[in-house]
Amino acid sequence: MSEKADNKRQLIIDKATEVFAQAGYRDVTMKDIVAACEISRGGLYLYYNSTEELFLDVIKARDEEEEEKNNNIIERLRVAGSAELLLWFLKEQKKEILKRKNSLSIAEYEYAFYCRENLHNSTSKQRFETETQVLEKILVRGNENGEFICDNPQAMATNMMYCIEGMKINARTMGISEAKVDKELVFLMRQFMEVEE
Amino acid sequence: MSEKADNKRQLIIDKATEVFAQAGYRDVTMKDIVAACEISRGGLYLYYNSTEELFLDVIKARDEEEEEKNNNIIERLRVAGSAELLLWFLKEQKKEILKRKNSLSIAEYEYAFYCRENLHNSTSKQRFETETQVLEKILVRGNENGEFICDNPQAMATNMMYCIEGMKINARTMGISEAKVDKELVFLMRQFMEVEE
Amino acid sequence: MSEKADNKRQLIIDKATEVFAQAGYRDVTMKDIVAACEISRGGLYLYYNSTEELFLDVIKARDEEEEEKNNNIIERLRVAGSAELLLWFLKEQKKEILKRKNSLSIAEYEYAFYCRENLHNSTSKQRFETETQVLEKILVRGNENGEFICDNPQAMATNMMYCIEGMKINARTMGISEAKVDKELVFLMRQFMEVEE
Amino acid sequence: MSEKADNKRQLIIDKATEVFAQAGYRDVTMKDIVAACEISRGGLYLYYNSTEELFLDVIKARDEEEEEKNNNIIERLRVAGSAELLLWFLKEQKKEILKRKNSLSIAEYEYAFYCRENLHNSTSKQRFETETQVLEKILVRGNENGEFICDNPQAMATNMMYCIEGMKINARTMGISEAKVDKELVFLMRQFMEVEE
DNA sequence: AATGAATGAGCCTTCATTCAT
DNA sequence: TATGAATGAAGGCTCATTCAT
Repeated sequence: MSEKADNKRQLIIDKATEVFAQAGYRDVTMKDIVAACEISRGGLYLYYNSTEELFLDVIKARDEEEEEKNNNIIERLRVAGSAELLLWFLKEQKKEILKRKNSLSIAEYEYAFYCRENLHNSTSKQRFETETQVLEKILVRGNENGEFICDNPQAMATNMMYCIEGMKINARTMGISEAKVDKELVFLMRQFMEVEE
Repeated sequence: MSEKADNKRQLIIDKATEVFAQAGYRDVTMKDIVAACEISRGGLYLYYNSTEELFLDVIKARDEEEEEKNNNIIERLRVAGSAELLLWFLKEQKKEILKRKNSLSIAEYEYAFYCRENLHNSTSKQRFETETQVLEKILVRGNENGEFICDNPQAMATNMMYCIEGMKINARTMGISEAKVDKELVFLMRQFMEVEE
Repeated sequence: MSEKADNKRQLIIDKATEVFAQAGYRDVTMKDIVAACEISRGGLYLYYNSTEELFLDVIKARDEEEEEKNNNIIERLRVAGSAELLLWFLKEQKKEILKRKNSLSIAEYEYAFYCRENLHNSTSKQRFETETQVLEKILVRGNENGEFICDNPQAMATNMMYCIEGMKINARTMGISEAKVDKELVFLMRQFMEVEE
Repeated sequence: MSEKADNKRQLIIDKATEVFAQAGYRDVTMKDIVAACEISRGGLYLYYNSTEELFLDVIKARDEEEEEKNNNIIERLRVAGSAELLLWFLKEQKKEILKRKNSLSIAEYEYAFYCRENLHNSTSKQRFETETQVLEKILVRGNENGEFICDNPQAMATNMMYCIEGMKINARTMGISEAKVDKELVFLMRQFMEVEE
């Protein structure tokens, strides 16, 4: 029955997500997945023939969740204040920046390096661009209703996303304190709105 | 003989640098190093007991070069214009952002992920902070001599470095066009100086 | 229901025959059989517990067909000319020699090697001896009606069959041209009859 | 040192020859070879990357021995009687036919089937043709010195070799008694010389 | 009867590391 | 010092066979 197989597949994706979030991409072996899923070696191969195949499905599942989240934000733009939404957006980003364990980001970076000859397959690009657009929409809306003053929302959004990406990678390669993240986010916001310390 | 050993060690570092720059950290095996150095398997082990040990020396050598470069910039601050130096600094960063092959950066990221439990060993932190300080000095000097108008040079420098770091990692995980880098750098500079398109 | 089961069994044998004829014995897995029969893995096991068991049934079915064929020849000996029948017999052998694909012979050889400790199970022996006897009968009859001149039909038949067997195996291990087969068959026939080139 | 490596390689070939002679081609795993050579798994891979590679070297070594043997026969043709040499040749063939264990022939057949798409790589062809030529030379010489009476030595040699090949394969797939081999060899010889029972 | 998911034994291959020379 | 053959642990993968449904 296909439904049963789908359930199993979902179980594998869930468990594998934990494994990848905890151990990154390069260190994960089929054995690790098998142990996490409590299935047999051969059983796993019924669904996925390599960690790569499985990882891509893990990312796909994560992206689908993210998409929904982003759609929700845009939806809320109609009724909620831009500043409020911006704060929420940045709080989410901050969480992701500081969440060093249990995040797929390291695995994603590692996978990208692993495939560095084929960046067109990038699993990250879509996500980055979507988030940039969401942020831009918030800025545009804020401009319209006078909450923000921002000449070039697109450039501003891009700039902010690069900063955030920079903090994210730094958090994972050299560590970053929560205070520094806060300071930087305030710096960014001050460019187009008033922020009280 | 110590001198001879040092020469050998230097040769290994040089060849290994090429290997790591080309292949990253995770994919490099002792075999690759041995092949590049035209040395015997056992011979390499006389100097380094693992790729990790060797990689740390590679990074150390790279950092020493970088330090000299940075000292030069600070030296030149006394006589050269700040804008001129800033442009030179950013040009160097741009080069590094776009240089996807033959850069140790991917190896460094991969190594950081590999050691993610021990970020205090971070090979990257020192470099990031030093560069931030150099940039800050340039901004301070530019403020003093009226070339720039920048309230908070430290925050500005930090912000710029995060952006640059963000572009660097994006270049390696999803690709980035030269045009986008230029646009972003101009955006950054406009915050404290006049830039003609 | 027994009839239904027999039909299924026959279907499996037919499909498996194609698989073995195409791929030999050693390379065939249960998966291949299952795929060819469009049956479930477990379903196949209801009928056959191993490829070996199935293969033996395939051979049995093939042998039953062959037996009928041979009986037909002997039947025709009463009315047809010996030379004519001999030519037909050799033509069949030639076809088999040259038919490299879609012949069970490779599978049969492989199976024999696989069971080389138990040659008493030989699937091939019966077939070889029966064909030898058929050939001998043709020669005897030809002697009787003056078409052939052959001192020792039994030895002659055996000799011819060894030759044919030699060509068959050579065709499969090193290749043989049709011309060579023809030449050899003519050589054999000349020992007891007149053959025009 | 290359000499040492050559010795090792020779050791591996010797041991592997025994393994292939005993177990054929298809059943032999790297593990078997490793066990026979009393070396480590990784150690074997230093010399051979697959059973196939190793097998081809085993056959090559065997062929070199055979070539020497054949050259010796041709050498002896100048001084020895043809009948004597023929008897020796056939005795050797008889030995090979009956030697079911410790012969590479089954492995060779199995390998040929395994590579049945690429018969041009055949390891057997050269051997078969060389032996046919040797036999032909014996027949020609026997004709010249009046020991044999044989119209077409080439066709006769080919015919004999097919018979021998047929007996060889039959010996391995269905068994053959020594008496039958003797009877057949006598049958063959009677076609061009007098043979006492 | 029939299904096909699940199991686990077993083979293949690579690589860091050791060690006799 | 320097060599490179040798080791064996570890991961990848396949397949005959079983079993709950």
